[in-house]
Amino acid sequence: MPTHARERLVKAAEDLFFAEGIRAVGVERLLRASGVGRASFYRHFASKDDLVATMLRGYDTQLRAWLREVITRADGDPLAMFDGLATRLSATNFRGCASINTMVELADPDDPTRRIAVEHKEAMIRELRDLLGTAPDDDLPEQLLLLFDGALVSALREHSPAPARRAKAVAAALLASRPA
Amino acid sequence: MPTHARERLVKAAEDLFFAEGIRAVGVERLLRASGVGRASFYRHFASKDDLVATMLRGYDTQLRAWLREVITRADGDPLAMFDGLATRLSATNFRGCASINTMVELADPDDPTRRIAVEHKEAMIRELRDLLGTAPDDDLPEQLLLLFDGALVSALREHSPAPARRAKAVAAALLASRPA
DNA sequence: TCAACTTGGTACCGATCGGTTCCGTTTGCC
DNA sequence: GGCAAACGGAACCGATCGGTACCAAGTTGA
Repeated sequence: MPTHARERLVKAAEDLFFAEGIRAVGVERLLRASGVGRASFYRHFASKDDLVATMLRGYDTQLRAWLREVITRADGDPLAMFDGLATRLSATNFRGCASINTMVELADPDDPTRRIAVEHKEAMIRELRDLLGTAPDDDLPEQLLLLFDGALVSALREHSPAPARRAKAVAAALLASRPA
Repeated sequence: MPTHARERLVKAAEDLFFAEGIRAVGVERLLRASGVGRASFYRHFASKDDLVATMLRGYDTQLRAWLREVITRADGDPLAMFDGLATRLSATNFRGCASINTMVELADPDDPTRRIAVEHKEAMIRELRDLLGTAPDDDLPEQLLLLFDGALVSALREHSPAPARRAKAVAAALLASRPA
């Protein structure tokens, strides 16, 4: 596979959009970073927005698989997600959450790209509910994701894994307060 | 007030930047929304970024006063901040947190405007520590702000005050788990 | 070897970006 | 009433935005 312009574009999109934001990165930057010609870009993607959507779908797939893996490996202990989060926050290129960033950057609620970001979070909640076997009327998955998102946003400011530790401590108190 | 171009610009900035994002709103939009002439804009502000910074400083002042007021009125009960948050989330024009949104949109850690957004959150933590009389080595203020930010981000997706209720329940479990 | 296809490079498009300059009018103050 | 300051409107600047068209070089399988 010598060329594969499409994959290189997606990779550059993941790096640049995540690092600097969607609106901050122009098509020109993507082309230079990926080494792809301008024409090839529009042969593979209908628009810049199409590339953003593709990147977000990949983010959704990867993060949901990560969540499943980290909780399953801990025999269903939801606290494990915060240990795994600490690792993610320690990445040198950490820049928050692609889904949250997109919801902030694309304000229009009807924007189909924003909708992908919203649906990712909803899917994460469903994933948690499934993994933990939570009752349908139990808010635990929403509360855990609230802690998860809170830690992500805090880390965006602190640039350290400390928020994951804090969120875990809060989650532990929450779980301990619930009837066995 | 027939003139007062500066105040009208700040007001328009609060509305538009908050509703659609900093990068999404051009100077032209600000001029039309405020009725201010282009030249007057640059008589009062050195740049668009200067207006953003001014708007953020106002947001910081307002939100810190709000936090003080809502907790003081509840005789120092930190849970009151989540009741107040529910009201804020119910605003029809709610679009998250100006500070978080700025940190997402302006990625460069050395950007002075981004720094204002970061310092706002740090000031909120100090405010909480002061209001609650928390010990310096106690993470409670950071944990409460993590819940606060988590609720703000969740509401950005749900467009309902429910996240504030959820964050309050988690905060109650956290406070109950602490030694009296 | 030769055709079918994909590639990167470049010139170009209209639109919009943030910012500067000039001009004529309106405003508040004495 | 007069004067200086503050004002709104518009023309204009270079740069960049997302997107299109065309071209030459390189890759592929038969």
